[in-house]
Amino acid sequence: MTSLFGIVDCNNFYASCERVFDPSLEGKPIVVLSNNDGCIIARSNEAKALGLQMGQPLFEARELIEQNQVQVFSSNYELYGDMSSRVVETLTRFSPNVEVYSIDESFLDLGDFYRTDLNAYAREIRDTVGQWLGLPVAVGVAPTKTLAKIANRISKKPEKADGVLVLTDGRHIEAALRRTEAGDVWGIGRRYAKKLAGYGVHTAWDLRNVTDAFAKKHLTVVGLRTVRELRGEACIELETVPPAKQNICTSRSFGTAITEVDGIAEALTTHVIRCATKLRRQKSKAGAMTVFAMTSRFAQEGEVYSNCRTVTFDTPTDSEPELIRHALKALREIYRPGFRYRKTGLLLLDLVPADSVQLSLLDTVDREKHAQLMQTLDGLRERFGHGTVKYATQGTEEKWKNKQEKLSPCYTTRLEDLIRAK
DNA sequence: TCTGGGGTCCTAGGACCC
DNA sequence: TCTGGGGTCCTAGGACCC
Repeated sequence: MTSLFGIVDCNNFYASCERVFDPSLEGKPIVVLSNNDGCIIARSNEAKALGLQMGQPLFEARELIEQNQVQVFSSNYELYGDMSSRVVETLTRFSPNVEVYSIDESFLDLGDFYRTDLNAYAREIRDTVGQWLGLPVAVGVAPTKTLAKIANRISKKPEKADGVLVLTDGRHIEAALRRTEAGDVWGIGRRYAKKLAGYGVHTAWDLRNVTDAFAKKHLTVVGLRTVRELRGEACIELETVPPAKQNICTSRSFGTAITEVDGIAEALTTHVIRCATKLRRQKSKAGAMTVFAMTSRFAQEGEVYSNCRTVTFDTPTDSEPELIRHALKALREIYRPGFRYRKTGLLLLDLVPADSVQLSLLDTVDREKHAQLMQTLDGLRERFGHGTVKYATQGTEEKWKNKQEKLSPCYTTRLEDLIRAK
């Protein structure tokens, strides 16, 4: 049986989301900034054409932005997340099996659709999302996920630009691989691209034609899978149920530098709560935690400091009071006065299913009581919002908070932000 | 002065055991 | 000059993705 995959990818997703609710932005250059309004992380086509780069620091791009009246937005994940789930909802009408790959990309299993007019079907997907949500998408279809990604990529090229490409014919696949650089193949990053170039492997077609032994030696078994996928052999399956995460991490840069341990503790406490909430949502408990704090990577020599501490728990836990206590203790151990801290955060590790936790006889924590408290807090936050209930160590000033000076309204998730029609 | 955040998988090498 | 051999577990580091 031959496999067939579709990938649907929202073009310039964050920028396009901003545009949906403000049509006056149509045709104008837009950029969306990273968490701390630090870097450019999304650009409309017009912004790309101006030469604004992905990951470029805002201060570097300021002149170009002002000269061209580029519209600038802080990232609004509440809005993008909600728009993303609406896209996925729409896609489930086109295939019974959808894998949500990232906030703006989904794979579709089209295994049973070989007999239909695939081009027409792909166009219908594109047009439906466009009509229902106002978001431009590109659709690639091919026998493997890696080839589908290539089809998707080419479908967005200016000379094609209609956002649909089906690659099922061998000659079309060869032509597509010949015009794709090896470094643009899904799974081949900058390091591997450079390494491959040293061996004369420049295009996806070259890569398709290396021996298995070469692929395994230089790119590990992961790269070998990529090579096989380029040959049309499906090695990467559709994952319709996301596997439980093995680590959960929450960290943020501060809006301004912090020197005192208490200020860092306020931020860390808030991160612990976010992280523990994610943990409980996937019904896991953590057996260990790593806490870290650091100055800017770009600080002058002698002013750079970064440290972490890992704590192992006797009994895996998802309780906030317990996690906060451990986190703050670890923070005080790694804190060194005299540095300008820019970032703190934590990782929860050794995750196990919540219902499989072995209780220890020597346990001093009343786990039943903690579980009830967490359930109550989760319920309150769900109904009234994240900041409803706070711990004392979170403080009230939130001096560490991100800059988010250009935040757009949460059009789809907050009643008070609902768009108004005149 | 200003520089994102959150993940995965694989491999090599050391520690330890019999 | 020779200096056992093989297995397991853990960790750090390197690669990748969005």
